[in-house]
Amino acid sequence: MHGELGPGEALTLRGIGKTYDVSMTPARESVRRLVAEGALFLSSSGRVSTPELSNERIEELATLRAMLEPELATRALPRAHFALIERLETINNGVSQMVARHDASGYIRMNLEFHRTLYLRAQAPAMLAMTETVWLQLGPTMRALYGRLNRKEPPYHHRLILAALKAGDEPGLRLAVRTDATQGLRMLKG
Amino acid sequence: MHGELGPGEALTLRGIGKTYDVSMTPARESVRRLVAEGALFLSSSGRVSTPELSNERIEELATLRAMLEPELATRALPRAHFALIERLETINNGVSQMVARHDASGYIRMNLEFHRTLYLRAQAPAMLAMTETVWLQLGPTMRALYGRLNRKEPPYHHRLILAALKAGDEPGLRLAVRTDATQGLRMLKG
DNA sequence: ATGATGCCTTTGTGATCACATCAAGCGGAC
DNA sequence: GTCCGCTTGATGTGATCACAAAGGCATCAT
Repeated sequence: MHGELGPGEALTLRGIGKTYDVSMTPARESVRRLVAEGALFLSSSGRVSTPELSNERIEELATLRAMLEPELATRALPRAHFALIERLETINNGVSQMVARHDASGYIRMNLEFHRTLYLRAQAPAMLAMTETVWLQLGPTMRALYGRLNRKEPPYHHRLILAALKAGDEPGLRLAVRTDATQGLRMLKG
Repeated sequence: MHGELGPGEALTLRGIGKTYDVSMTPARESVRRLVAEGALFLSSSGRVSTPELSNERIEELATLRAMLEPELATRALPRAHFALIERLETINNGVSQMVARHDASGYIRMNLEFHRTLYLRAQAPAMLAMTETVWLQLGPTMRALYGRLNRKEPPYHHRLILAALKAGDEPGLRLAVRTDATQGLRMLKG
């Protein structure tokens, strides 16, 4: 999810087991779970690797983010008090730090933590789980994206989200969230 | 998914293995996958059972269906030629038969096949997979629902969907799909 | 130099086992 | 009669093993 692995990287059960000092059995269970969630690709011969997403697949996942995340933000809006907004601003500073030190994986992690912190207020665990599944599928691809364009600007859309939260502006919030979720992926196409 | 198991039914790895004549290992992998997809509930002690969904959870899943399925239908609409509509009508007759013979599980199966056949035309595998994950989570609950109210009328909203498909009416299609997906679940609340 | 072919290492699969833990049922005490 | 505690059977977990298949590499022929 955090882009620690790039697209198309191969994994072996014995290798995973050795990394985490367990036997093949728990490694297999974890891998099968991640395959079920679409986070890993299982070849016909049983080999596992991180997925290499086609442009069509990326577009689909971007659409899913564009559908799910504004809904979560809307549900979180009436519960977003000052303490939460303050926490989001703190996380947002963390995002800026990661941008400054060119830490792609850290950037993704902080960026998703920003979104998750907001969405947790929506009190919608099934919807949040589904959203995180999408993030999981996009992890390796997002690494490739943010590694390619080494952005220097701090997150602009996050400020729009925070402003809309403070103003209680639901349409503005939905638009800001939707744009933030899809802007990066759009650059990956083509 | 098809409601062959009711909510809260317990399963054991050894029992599953015996049923399908395999050892515990494949049974465990399957169970873990279904748990990852939310189709089965894993207690803190490791026991597995079908989930008993709270009203809040049902509302969430209904909202997810209401967001995902109209989008899939919209994407399928331009590709929905006569042969597809004919096939949908055939499936719809099957739904009516299941209603007539009071076969709850068969009704759910045919109903979902109707939707899946349409959505396959959307050429959106990730979105369809996510939708089927929602169906999977709702399976046992839908059994309880359709078992409770023994409906006699054939599927009304399906006819609306077919009419909208024939007319190329996108707004009508979206509304019909959304209504069909959420109508049953709404009765379960309270 | 390039392509095919054969072997060998690596890898996933399913089964089985020992062990810790949990749940339910039985029995006894008040 | 009811409630508590213990015991026993059942269950999940993680490890290991035998096996089959797949992939990679070296060798050889053209």
